[in-house]
Amino acid sequence: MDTQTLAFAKALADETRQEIMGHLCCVWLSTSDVVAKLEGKVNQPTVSHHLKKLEEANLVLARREGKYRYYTLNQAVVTFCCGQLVRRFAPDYSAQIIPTEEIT
Amino acid sequence: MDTQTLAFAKALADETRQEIMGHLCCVWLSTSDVVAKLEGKVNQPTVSHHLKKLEEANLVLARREGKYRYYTLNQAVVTFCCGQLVRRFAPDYSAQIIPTEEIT
DNA sequence: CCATCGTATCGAAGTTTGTCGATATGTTCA
DNA sequence: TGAACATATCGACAAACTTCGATACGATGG
Repeated sequence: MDTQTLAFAKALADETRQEIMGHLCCVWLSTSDVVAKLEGKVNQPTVSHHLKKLEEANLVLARREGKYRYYTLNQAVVTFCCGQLVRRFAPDYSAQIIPTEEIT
Repeated sequence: MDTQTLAFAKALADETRQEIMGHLCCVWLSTSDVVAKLEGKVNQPTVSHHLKKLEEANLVLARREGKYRYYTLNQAVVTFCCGQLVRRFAPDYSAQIIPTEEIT
């Protein structure tokens, strides 16, 4: 059983987390930036909790800068896991969709 | 917020369900067939429960034949949802991976 | 060194979810 | 109609998860 795609799916299986992922797509945001983006939907400890889960699933990259901690979405892992899912659960479509070349 | 990809992720977020999906890939199996494939890992009511969840998430197709009910994995939905995920959460890779033509 | 600010962790409450045994529903066949 | 079989539903229980307030940790600047 592929443990990485299971972790990937579990990380995705929460609406707040998907919202956070959307905000972290293509940009680096600090924890408090994310809290602000969510506009009061959840509090800071909850955001930290979700960021930790995303980090454990390898779905975000993190970096410290002074007292801030910046996060961004790890698009390579998203791509890899989605590829795995298609190969396992949609092999009839796999050839149409997944490039044969390595993803860089 | 894309409600279908959230339902997709939630359906994937369980190991037993992923195992069932693997067994339903490319073949039609009855409920009891799936129970047998899982080799005592879970009981029949649990399998029925998971099949219902998969059906609600549109991840399986179902058909009745006599007293049996046959299920198979819906590869088109898997493909579509993975495509959505890549477009939303890996736009930098999206062009490399998702074909511009319609998926048939 | 101390106050401040951003972030992480802790403990608790409430909800959701997976699993089971028991049972109901539905289909076939004699 | 009734017995046998496949499947679905119900009720209960335990485990996992989300969320929160309170608090601890860590870095900065005076």
